[in-house]
Amino acid sequence: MNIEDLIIKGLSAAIEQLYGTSADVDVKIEKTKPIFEGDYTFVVFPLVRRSGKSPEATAQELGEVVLNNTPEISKFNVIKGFLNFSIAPSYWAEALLSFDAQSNIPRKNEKVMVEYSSPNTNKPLHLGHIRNILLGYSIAEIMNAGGYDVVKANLINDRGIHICKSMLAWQRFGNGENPQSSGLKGDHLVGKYYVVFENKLQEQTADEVAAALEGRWSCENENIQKRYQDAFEKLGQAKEEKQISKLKGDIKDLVRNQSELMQTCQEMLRQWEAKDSAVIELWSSMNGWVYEGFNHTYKRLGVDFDAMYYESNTYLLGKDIVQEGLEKGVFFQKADGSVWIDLSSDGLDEKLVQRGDGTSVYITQDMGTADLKFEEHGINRSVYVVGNEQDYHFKVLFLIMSKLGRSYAPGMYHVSYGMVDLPSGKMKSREGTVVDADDLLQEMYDTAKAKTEELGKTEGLSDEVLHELYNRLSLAALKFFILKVDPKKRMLFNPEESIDFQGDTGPFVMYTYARIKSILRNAQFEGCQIKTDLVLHATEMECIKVLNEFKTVLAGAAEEYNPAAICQYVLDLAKSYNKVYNEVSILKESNEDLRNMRLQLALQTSQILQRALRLIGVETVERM
RNA sequence: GACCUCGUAGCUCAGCUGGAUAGAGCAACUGCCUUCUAAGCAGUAGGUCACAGGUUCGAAUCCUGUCGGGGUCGCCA
Repeated sequence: MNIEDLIIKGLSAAIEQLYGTSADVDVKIEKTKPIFEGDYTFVVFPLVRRSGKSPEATAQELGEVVLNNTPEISKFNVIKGFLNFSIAPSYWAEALLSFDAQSNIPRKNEKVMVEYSSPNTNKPLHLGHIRNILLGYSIAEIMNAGGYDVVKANLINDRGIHICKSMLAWQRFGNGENPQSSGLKGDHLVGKYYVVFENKLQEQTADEVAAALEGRWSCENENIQKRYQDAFEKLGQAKEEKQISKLKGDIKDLVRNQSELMQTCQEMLRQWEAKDSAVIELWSSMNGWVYEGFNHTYKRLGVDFDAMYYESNTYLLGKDIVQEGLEKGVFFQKADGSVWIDLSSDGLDEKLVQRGDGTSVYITQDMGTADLKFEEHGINRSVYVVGNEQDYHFKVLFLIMSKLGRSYAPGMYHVSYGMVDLPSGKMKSREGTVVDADDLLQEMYDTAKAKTEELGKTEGLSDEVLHELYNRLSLAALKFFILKVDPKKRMLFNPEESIDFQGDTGPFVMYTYARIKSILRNAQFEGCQIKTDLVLHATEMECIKVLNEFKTVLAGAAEEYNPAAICQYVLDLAKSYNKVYNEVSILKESNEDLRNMRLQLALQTSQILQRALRLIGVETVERM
């Protein structure tokens, strides 16, 4: 039992002894703030009504009972309603002796799927994807360490109009270019043609769009013509800038969708769905290039997947669920044949689940895929790592599955993370302000190399080892930077300043680890028995305290889907050990018992650092 | 317009299931390498926790409102 539990147990017993029962009291303690004397604090204010005494008197009598029944506590003090316990110095050596950095949280016998990355195959990955990928991977690792069986899944959006855009542009303007001939990474090559398409579309429709915005545009399709006129009329009345730009955008899209280029693109999608062999062939070969590119980036980031889903296989799923929903009366059909769900009683709107022509929308597929995931993998929980702009979508999806009576519905969870901003504002692929994932990784690598060479501490290391070092350093810096902020919050990434190797960073923690390993190497220490009647330095006691918090932090991070908690912890531990490092000498210690104790602390700390870093995808090095 | 979300030091972020004098890192300034790796440690300076009310013994934390940033409300995914 760890020390916090011991104190809580002692407190509960004391409360029961003094005031009858502790059942209705939430007994929790916190670490005493450094400015006060003590290790752990209990706040007695909630108990004063029960005791009928002043906060001071209540704390005093409680403290006396706990002191008597808990040998690990050496003394206590009372300040106002705060009861501060001091742990007996002799306890810490024992705690270190019984501490096992390798021990695991018991398995929970619960299977969780974590879906992350889920890219489109028409563009290369960028910084936004990186946040998603790092979060997903880390959450999966944390949950696994937290006792869950985890399936990492990737649902690839490999079909649809956006894919056809790249295909059509390549067909028309590509001159047979391929990754080999161009030297471009597959996903970048396909992305290039996506941009070509957008540019050509803009060129070819510029005049028409301009005319349309002045009211001089017409379309043979009555439906479209009507929508255009509506929009144009509204534009004339609109006053707010936001509304005006939205309406202009609507009109632009309307016009562009009628262009030859877009019509051909639509036709291509229809041919794809009809399994036209030429289209399918082009599609497979271009997607192949993209997968090759993605896999390269995934590998470089050090992430992997256990299950792959492809939308080309799943896009028809969910239609039977639409039928089921109609039969159950959960959905209803409108006159045009479209199918909806009315969620107004849940504070939401009506939501379309199938188009009038019987084709699927996004959520139709997601309903089908939800069933598929639970059936295929026998999971208890399904976690979706997806940006917060889709909050509404998942709210609706989960509500629908619950209304359809899916027993798994309570196990669906959306890890909703914020966008990554640049100093210039939001990343926009159209304006070329995205930070490309591969470019970023390369820059990081170069920076890590330059920084390391500048410090000049790596003499005698082989090129191979050095390459691995630069790689790990750069990834540590990037991963730590991204994962240390609360996933829910939007974050700012400044390419010039964000990636540091000093301070609260991944390399800082790696450095702490490497220094410890250096000591252990020199001492040729691999663990031993230690005596428990030693006098520890205050920094050592503090460090052991932090070591003991690991499992609590891990369990919390798993329940909250929060890698940032691990980052924060790993920083605490590294800082705490660095203080020990500066305060006490190990190799020069002549007292063998003390020396062994310190080596043991070093060993345990290094193991926890390594374990914790792995949870956020950071690999350690022996030297740096 | 409706709903969701964020606002903490010059900058990037912790703290938010209510507890004491709000913490780190970066940037600035001062010390510490003949002593286990100075990618480190110790220190100085820097705050109306957006604003206004409320609940409470106690509010950065909970509630309401205002202001500001972002998002969603597509037969896009």
